[in-house]
Amino acid sequence: MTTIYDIAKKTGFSITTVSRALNNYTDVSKTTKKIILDAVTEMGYYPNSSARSLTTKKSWTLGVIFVEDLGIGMKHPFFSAVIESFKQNAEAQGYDIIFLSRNVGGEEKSYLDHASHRGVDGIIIMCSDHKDKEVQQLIESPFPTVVVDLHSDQSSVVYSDNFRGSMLAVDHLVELGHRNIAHIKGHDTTYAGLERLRGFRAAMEKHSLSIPSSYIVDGGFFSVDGGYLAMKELLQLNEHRPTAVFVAGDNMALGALKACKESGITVPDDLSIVGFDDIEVGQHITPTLTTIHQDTDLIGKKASEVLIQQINTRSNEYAAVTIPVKLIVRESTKAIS
Amino acid sequence: MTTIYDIAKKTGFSITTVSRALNNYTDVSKTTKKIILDAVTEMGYYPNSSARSLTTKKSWTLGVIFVEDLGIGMKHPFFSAVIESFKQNAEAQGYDIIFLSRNVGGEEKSYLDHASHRGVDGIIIMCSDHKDKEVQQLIESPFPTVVVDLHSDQSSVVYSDNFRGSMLAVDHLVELGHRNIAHIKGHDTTYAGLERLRGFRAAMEKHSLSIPSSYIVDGGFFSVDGGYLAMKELLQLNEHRPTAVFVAGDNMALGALKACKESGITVPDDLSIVGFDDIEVGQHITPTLTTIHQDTDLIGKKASEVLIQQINTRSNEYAAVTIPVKLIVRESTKAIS
DNA sequence: CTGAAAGCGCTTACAG
DNA sequence: CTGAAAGCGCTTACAG
Repeated sequence: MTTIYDIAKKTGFSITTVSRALNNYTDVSKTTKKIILDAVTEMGYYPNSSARSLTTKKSWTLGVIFVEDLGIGMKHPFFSAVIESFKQNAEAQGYDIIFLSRNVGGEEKSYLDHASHRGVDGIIIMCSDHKDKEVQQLIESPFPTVVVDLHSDQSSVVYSDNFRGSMLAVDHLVELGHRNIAHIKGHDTTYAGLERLRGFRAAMEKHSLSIPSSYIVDGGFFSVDGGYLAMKELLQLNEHRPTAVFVAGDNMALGALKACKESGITVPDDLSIVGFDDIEVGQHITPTLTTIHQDTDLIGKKASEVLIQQINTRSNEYAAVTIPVKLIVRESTKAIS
Repeated sequence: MTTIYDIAKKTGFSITTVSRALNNYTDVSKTTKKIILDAVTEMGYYPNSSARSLTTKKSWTLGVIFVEDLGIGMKHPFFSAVIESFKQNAEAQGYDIIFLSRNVGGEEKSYLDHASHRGVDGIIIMCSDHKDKEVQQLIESPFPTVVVDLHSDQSSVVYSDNFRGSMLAVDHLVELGHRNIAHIKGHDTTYAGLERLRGFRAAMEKHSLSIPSSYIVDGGFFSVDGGYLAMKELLQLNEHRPTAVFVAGDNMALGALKACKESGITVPDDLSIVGFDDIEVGQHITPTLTTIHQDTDLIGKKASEVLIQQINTRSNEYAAVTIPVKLIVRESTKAIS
């Protein structure tokens, strides 16, 4: 491995000057700089990030927390899309991302341990459960953090306009003539679930529509199975079945669709369904899914901007960014006949 | 930030002894160890990974290369599933993963630059294009590497038994009475595409079935759109249309299904389709997709084992692990009538 | 069982 | 415009 000393020896300059040339200091003569840079290329020198981090206290590394309630981790379509965008933007700013976990080398560690050990410059938190203690601990720590899809007063936050998304969904359904609208909600410990439920209630009230208590069913943590089970429950309301269901997540909508299919209910002829997320699959299933689009690219981009900004300014001011959503009408909703 | 010096000062021992206690050296007295560990907990001390890496030349970091031919990165269902499993296993062994990219802070860098800069201990390469020069450069470098879904003589490799998968698919179709079987192949620069094609040809030959040249269509880089276009082409073979199509990837199969739907072809009544991968979506679409299951968990697990083994032994021997596949029969295939 | 000292590869005042 | 020196937080021979 070639070091800064090798370059110094080869070029005859001191390591101080080599370091300066490498870091684009202005007070290095053009000729010197060229000689050094040529040697760098020739010898295949790469600055050692550990040594640099040790002196500068900056790791150029961003921690990612992915709470895996569902055990699917990166397979989660929404979070993985956000992370991809976050990663691209962070990289463009020179940051690498590293996943923070609780299990390092078989030992139980906290996220804070892990983040401190690696000396990350900031952390993005993506998790559904806002009550997680470890996550809370991190938010309260001195690490700059940005939280996606969750609200906090002690951290910057970025999330979709969940409330408005629900309004859009209900408006669409009402426009199609539906009045008996049910809701499969996300779990109460999730911010997105809560907000979407709140939006649903507000929208129904706006249209002077009442909501029988049996019309709100818990679909859990946004999984296909959760949606399936919840829809089964709704389908048992024989006498007074809803004509439309607003499902708080596309994965759950997938499960709901499956339940309908099994019960011989045709969507959208017998029942209209609108989801939330706009995961890619929604375009490929039959019927294609009407849903609320979340702009994952923008969420990831904003999250990285907000976080890096916070790192650079070392400010204690937290940003709260709301990302607009939009309704995507496809085949799973239909005017009531 | 508390350091080893703070612990030393507080406990009255030297930093040498503190370091030893921290690293579970046996030659530290029980009492001493306890005193030190208690101080560690009390003061909230976390060893600094940069300092440690600098002295030990080991970063406990594994690089991940994700070539994004499709620009979807982590959203790729197959690779993201493999990576999730890889990550979990690597973490259990004490390694963190870091994504290697070509663009660091706006400057064009090679993967090798990035890997050298971060001093990763090993690298997992997941990319479809086996001709990529940068990837080739990495494989030839001294870094321990493991390659997924690609063959190389200069690196350990882990991949599904693609050849066998194609055999299973064709056998299944033949058993159902199909004789006119077409193939939507993956791009020729991809190892998986090539192997699956080879398996398809061998299987057809085994059954003494001929393959008209028009029956093999290039679906490109395993995207939904590529499959859609390829299927459109097959559907134009009016007179001599195949009764079944073996598609080299599930995403492409999704596109193929869409093309059929648009053209009024009912799957499986008019045409049987079998995919490859077993992505989760396949279970939720209509019809559900018959496919070849790839064991992404095992692929990721084996990849991490092979890589870590190579790191530990510093051997130059490369492992080649083939992961078994299996046929999953669902609704998209049917006996010919 | 414990400690003093050197060294890992860098950056950054300080001095000239 | 350039260099000598100190220091970042660890680990590891070496010595006792």
